[in-house]
Amino acid sequence: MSVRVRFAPSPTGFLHVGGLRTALYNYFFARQNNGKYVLRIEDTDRSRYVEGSVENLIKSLTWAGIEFDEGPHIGGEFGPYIQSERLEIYRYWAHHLVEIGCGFYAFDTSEELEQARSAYPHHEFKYERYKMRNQFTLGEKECKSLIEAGVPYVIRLKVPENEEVRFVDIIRGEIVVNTKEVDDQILLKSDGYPTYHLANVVDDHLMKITHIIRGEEWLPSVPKHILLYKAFGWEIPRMAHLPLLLNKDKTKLSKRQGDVAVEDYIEKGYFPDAFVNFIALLGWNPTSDREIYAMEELIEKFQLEKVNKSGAIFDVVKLDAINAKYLYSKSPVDLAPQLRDWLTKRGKNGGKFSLAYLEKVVILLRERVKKLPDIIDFAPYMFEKPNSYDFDYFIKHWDDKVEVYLREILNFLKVIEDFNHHVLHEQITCYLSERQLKLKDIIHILRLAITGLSYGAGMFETMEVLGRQEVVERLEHFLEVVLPELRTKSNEKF
RNA sequence: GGCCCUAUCGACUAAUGGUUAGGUCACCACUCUUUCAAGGUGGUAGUAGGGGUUCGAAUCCCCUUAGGGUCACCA
Repeated sequence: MSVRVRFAPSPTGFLHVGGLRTALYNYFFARQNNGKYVLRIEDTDRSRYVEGSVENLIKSLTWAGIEFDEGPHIGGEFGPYIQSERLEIYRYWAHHLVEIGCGFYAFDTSEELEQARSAYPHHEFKYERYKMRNQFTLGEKECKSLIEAGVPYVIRLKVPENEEVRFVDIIRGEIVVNTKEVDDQILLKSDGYPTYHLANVVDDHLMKITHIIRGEEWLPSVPKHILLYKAFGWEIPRMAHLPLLLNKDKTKLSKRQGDVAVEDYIEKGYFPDAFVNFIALLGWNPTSDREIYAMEELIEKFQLEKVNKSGAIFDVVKLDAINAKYLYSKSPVDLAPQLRDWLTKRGKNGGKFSLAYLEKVVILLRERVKKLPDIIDFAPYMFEKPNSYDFDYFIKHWDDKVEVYLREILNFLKVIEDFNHHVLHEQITCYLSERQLKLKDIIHILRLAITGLSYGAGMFETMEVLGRQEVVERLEHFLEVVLPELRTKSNEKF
């Protein structure tokens, strides 16, 4: 039988990074087995629905390079792929369950249930099938007339009294749970919508899903699903429950402790392939001697059985390190237009810089930052004249004699025949040695004059990329306007 | 609290009964150096604890401890 897997998010806003990993593992598994990958939207809770989130979800998934074979955006022979468009199907199967004696009608209101629950400490309440208002306590006739009178009802799963439900998880092995622990789960809500448990089982069966790969938070509800498959007489798909992604304190990854939406990471400037690489290695590893893998290789090497059982902490430091490696290995030619887009996105009018210039900027600064747009913050002087100057840096390196040298160097720069870093380095070093000086005697103030900062790429390389005219303008401005101000300020201070 | 899951350096992980317990990130030192990085070299650091089984246990079993998930007319 050919492999069919699905990713089934609910449209509550955005794609969670944990969701991305689940989507990724499903994708690896599908591709590797030449199977089909289905996107199904589980929107059976109308109150949590967020407008536009389906588009948002697909956008993030597409950014990550995940493609589907069937789904609401592309169709397929098992549609519709949005659960709210399949209500009749769930209603049919819910009622069928009652008919075959595995489900029952109940009329308790939310308030009544709430009250019953509050009488118990912790979560010890379990639905009392033979005490509350349902088809067993009311009788068939009363039950029927209530339904005909339009009284709202739900359909619950009739869980066997004392049976062992066992199943084999691909990652965790055999798991056994006694039905004593399983509640008479509501399957069809009073608004006519199914709960997750019903919709999920029905759809997985109807869509011929062979492998269910999802987060560990679903493990406790598997017995309910097994019971449903058995009641319907359906084949149970193979299951694999993935370990959770964790915060630093090892709790389930949550919004309070950092960004959990994939779009947050898109916005921060991580590369999709780097992000996918990082996420894929949280909970699984092809071999331990390498950590950079392209999508194709991840697909090829993925092994569901080798996925870890324990949760993995989402560590941004590691993500940054991986992204930095991608940044360094990507072609500057490809990166230049991306940098231009980031500049524009950050309000810097990227259009005014040539791609040739931006390419040089990338080469100059890529090994000093983690993410492409970080270049803008790290080296703002590559895109505009400095608007402030690091005073501490000035104090640390200023010497009155430097001004004379700087003026001479300025004149020198105006006429130097070849404005490239080799020549600049060589000639300036030569000039300095004639005066018994070292590079470090002037280079810091030169850096301050040109960049305003105490750090950055190699000074001569930076000057070459900025170009003669720009360098000369900055140096003149520094000597005529900025320097007097800095000296006054330092005199005041000491 | 019940049930279920889990447990290797700070983090991600490798080692599926026999290794001086390996790698990457982070950290530290040294080196390079015009700043900041990057690079190079080296280093600190781990099998939660206790019992078994075995010639031999990170690995198998049990207990303890710790952490997590879950217990909705949410998914």
